[in-house]
Amino acid sequence: MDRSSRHGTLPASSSTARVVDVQAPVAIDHAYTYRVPDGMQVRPGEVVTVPLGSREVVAVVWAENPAPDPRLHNRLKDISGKLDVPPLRDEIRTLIDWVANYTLSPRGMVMRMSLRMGEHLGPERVRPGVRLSGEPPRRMTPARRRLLAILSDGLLRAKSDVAREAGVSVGVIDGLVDEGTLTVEPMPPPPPPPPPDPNFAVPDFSRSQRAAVDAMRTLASNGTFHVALLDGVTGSGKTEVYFEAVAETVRRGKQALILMPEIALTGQFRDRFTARFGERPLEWHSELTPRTRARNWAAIAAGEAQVVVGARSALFLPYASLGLIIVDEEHDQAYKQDEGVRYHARDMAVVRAHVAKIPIVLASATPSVESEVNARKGRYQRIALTSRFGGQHLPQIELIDLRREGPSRGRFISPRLAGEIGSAIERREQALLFLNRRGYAPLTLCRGCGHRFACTICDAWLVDHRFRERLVCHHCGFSMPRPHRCPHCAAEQSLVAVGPGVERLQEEAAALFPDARTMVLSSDLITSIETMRSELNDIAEGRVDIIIGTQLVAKGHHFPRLNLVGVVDADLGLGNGDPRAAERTFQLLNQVIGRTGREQGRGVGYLQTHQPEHPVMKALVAGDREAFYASEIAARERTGYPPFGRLASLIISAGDRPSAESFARRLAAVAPIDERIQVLGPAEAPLALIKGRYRFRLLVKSARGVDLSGYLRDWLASAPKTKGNLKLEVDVDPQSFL
DNA sequence: AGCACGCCGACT
DNA sequence: GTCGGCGTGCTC
Repeated sequence: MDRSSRHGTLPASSSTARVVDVQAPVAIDHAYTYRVPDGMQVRPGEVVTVPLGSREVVAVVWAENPAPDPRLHNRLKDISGKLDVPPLRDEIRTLIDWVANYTLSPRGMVMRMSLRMGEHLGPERVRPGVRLSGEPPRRMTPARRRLLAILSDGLLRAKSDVAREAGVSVGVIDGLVDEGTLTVEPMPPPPPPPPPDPNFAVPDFSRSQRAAVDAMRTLASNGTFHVALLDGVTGSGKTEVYFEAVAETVRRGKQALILMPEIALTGQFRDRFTARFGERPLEWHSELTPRTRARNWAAIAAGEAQVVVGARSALFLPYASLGLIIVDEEHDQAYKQDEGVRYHARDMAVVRAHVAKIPIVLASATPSVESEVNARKGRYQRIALTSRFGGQHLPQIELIDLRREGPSRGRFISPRLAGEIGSAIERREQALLFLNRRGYAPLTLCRGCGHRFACTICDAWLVDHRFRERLVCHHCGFSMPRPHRCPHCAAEQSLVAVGPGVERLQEEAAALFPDARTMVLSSDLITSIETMRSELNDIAEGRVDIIIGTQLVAKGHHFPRLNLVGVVDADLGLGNGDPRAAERTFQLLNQVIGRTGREQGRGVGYLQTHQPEHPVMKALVAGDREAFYASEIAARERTGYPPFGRLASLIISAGDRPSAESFARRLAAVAPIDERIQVLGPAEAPLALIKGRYRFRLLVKSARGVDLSGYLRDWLASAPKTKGNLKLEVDVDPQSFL
């Protein structure tokens, strides 16, 4: 029985026991070796539990190991058990290896994203059900009467459902069970939701959509690696067009994944999906309950989920037979994960499609410069939708030159914009005021002594949030009650709000239009995806006249009654030295203005700006996308920025400035020499102090086609070790330069 | 990532 | 005297 394998000292046992490499989901980037107990069948990809240090973790068998390191011979532990889930396929293990290598993240941390199934795998909890089975009770009460009326057909119903439906507590049910009137039986497990029906409601496509629809169906039915850029102006019916690729994939019995920026996973999308396919898609995002998460994970791994709609993390799920990936709003920066494993979900989606040999569709009205260049060079197939569905016109855009026709001091809505909003409301149309700034005012200052309220642990002003009655740091979350006197000179009534935020705009709009109903949409006022769904519904049904929103409103929502957008500060975000500033501003303003004129009338956008000559403003007014891309692409090519060169950033941070700076210098000093690569810096990061940490940055710039990850790996291998609270973070292909 | 182990400051 | 802070190193 006991073949002394547990002690591992007899040569016979250690040489005959089968041994495999197992990757644990921790910050380790190589597999550990474990023995396979007698009678256990495992192969690479199998999900197992293993002892690791003092705990048990879920891990994945990565490879056979015919020749384990002899130095480990008496330290090997046994695999504890196998999980009853399908093994991770070669496809996803290859993806995990690829992403770990590319982002310089420990492989275990990448793999962990695939194993996010929570602790609730196991069998479904049985719900108790009740059914009418005996004589009526001796004493009848109104509560009992309501309950029995519902159960009078003798069918089995979930206990909690009946109680809710009858408006009684479960105590009433228990009482009747004790009397023998009702019996308790386990509910049979709920049937899995029916799959989406690819033929449920195929829309009548317009002539201009037809070619794109055909291209979608063709690429989905070819089923080989192929990248298409679905380039369609807002309102052109992009979603319905790519649904045809999804439908074709479902017909072929394969799974389709639709990636979206998290915040765009709205009820509106769900409704459109249901209208097309008759069923809801399976969802994957950060707000799933643990139970739903586990259930959805299992359905995806078993291939029961045919269509998955998810935020970026859905890319790493272990699909049983993925046949298509759609990346909606592919230009959106929310696809970049900026902590932990720093990856760009759009780019890694292309990698996954390549590994899995399947088609991928990148969809956007304002493609990223990277994708645009790929389409121009023919690396991606461009599928264009150039006109709005249903003959709607694209919005007309006008500039309001704040230098000549700006509002009075302390006001932010120019007279011309106010006039236009007034007429829109009279016509019973909605207006949207867009300002990408949360809170009431970005700065509070004392008129007496000039004191400015700043965060003590970040390089930032405290933002006045009047709904919450607090001053808040947007970088670390620090907040304090709004003071009523200056802490520096003790003057009363001397504090003034400087600059606008959405809350202040609402105040101004309410003063200008006292009868209008206003609503602020801002991420800090939204507690969950569900509350946002209901607020968007209020807007769609016309219970709001003026919407005041941050960039939240730009993302994929459909406002049927909106015909006017006023961009309060179109220049915001242009002047911060970020190489992508122009691209972002162009995309954001285009998207926001694209919310208008979707159903009736012609949308109009007003851009309040101090720089009417800026190429972004000129391109927007002229409706000349080409001009924008042409100038931006030329600028990137000239400066060697992506996609014509590659970037990585190394952020060094520490609790004190000198140690961060000296480490950064020592790191730069040991950078390997390579004539294709430039190391710039160290320089103080644009936000030099965040959460009490001082930050320095090195920027690595290379030619296109250089193995930047390999270069960085070699460099870091020879770098001084980080000690104490000093931290070095590597970001390959950074999107943000803060 | 977790977790244990270790070495220095204030308290049931 | 110990509780506990986090800095350091390891997990087959």
